[in-house]
Amino acid sequence: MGRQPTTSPPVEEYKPVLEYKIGELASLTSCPAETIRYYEKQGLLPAASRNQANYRVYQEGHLKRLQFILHCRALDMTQEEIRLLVTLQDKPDSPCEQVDVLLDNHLQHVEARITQLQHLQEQLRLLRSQCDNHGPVSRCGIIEGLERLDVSTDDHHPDDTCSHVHGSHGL
Amino acid sequence: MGRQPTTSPPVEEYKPVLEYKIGELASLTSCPAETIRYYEKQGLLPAASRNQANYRVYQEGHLKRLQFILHCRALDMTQEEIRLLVTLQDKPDSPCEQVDVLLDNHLQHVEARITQLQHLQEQLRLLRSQCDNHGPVSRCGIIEGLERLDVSTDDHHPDDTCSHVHGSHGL
DNA sequence: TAAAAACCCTGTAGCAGCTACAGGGTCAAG
DNA sequence: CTTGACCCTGTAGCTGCTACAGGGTTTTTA
Repeated sequence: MGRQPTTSPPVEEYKPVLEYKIGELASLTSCPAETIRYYEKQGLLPAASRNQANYRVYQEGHLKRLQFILHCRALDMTQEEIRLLVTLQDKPDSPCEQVDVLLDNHLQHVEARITQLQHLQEQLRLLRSQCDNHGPVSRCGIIEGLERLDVSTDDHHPDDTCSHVHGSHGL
Repeated sequence: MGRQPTTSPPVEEYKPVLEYKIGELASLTSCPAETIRYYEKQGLLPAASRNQANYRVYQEGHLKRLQFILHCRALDMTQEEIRLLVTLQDKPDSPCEQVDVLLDNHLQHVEARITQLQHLQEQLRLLRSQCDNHGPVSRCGIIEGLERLDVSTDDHHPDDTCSHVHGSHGL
């Protein structure tokens, strides 16, 4: 990469500003370049400056911010939640109460989703036990069960205000 | 509804074919009419016949099929999975092995998602404990934690072939 | 009997959180 | 001086709906 001499580094690098092109940032973070651009467009990542070829140029601050975002995503936060967090991060003097509230809410979402999925799991296991795998579909207890099923969702389907946590699909 | 006389029903109703308009089906199933049309377009629900006003006309079979679909959705199955199930349902003589396999796979998806969410839950709780809610953001352990976080996703992020179960957001 | 409300139709756009092009420009190596 | 690896913008696609817009029909009400 670059034109760094393999021997005898400069006597004094008086400005070791690390800069990355988008592909470098991508491989440093394992986040696809397209997603990085997408985060910029969504306002999660501040817009990078450009070099004369109109390529995005990133510094350490962008790297840290991107890692922050990826950590939040790994914890399943929405872009909305992340947006609030990075805004707060940029206002170091504001009280951290909002951060705490956000985290508490998010934890509740996750807990609600776990409960709901456990309920599904139970129902699916019950349904699964209705078939012994040896007959035709016409005598399959699973199909029959799906026709008659009484899904008691109400106690486990959290209402809109309470959960934004995904179903069982997608990563 | 209709012009049914309140007294003295017809001596012999020799064809009590129950038919529904989309709105009736919708309220019978608590499934919005738009979603019913959508399922038809996706091929989950067979296309209804039409009356002279071009309104969809549904019979009992449609009602049952729709309930089947809704039960599957309540169990968090994808349209892809449901499509397979209804196809099999329409072939009563085929072996039910595919049904069983589908259900086993789906159960695995759900289990994998539960495990992953429990892992998230733990991390979120740990993170939450880093802040006592009394200082400015600059001393907030949560923000700090999100900057440094090492999310050990690998053991809990099921790979693409294994899970299609959603994150913690959305219903 | 006519006007108003309630229902139905098709088609399109939007939601989240990306991913995957198409159709270009830039740059370093052989 | 051409090849290939990068970069750019912009748009369309994914899932499972939901919400219109802009029409037509039917039912109810005055």
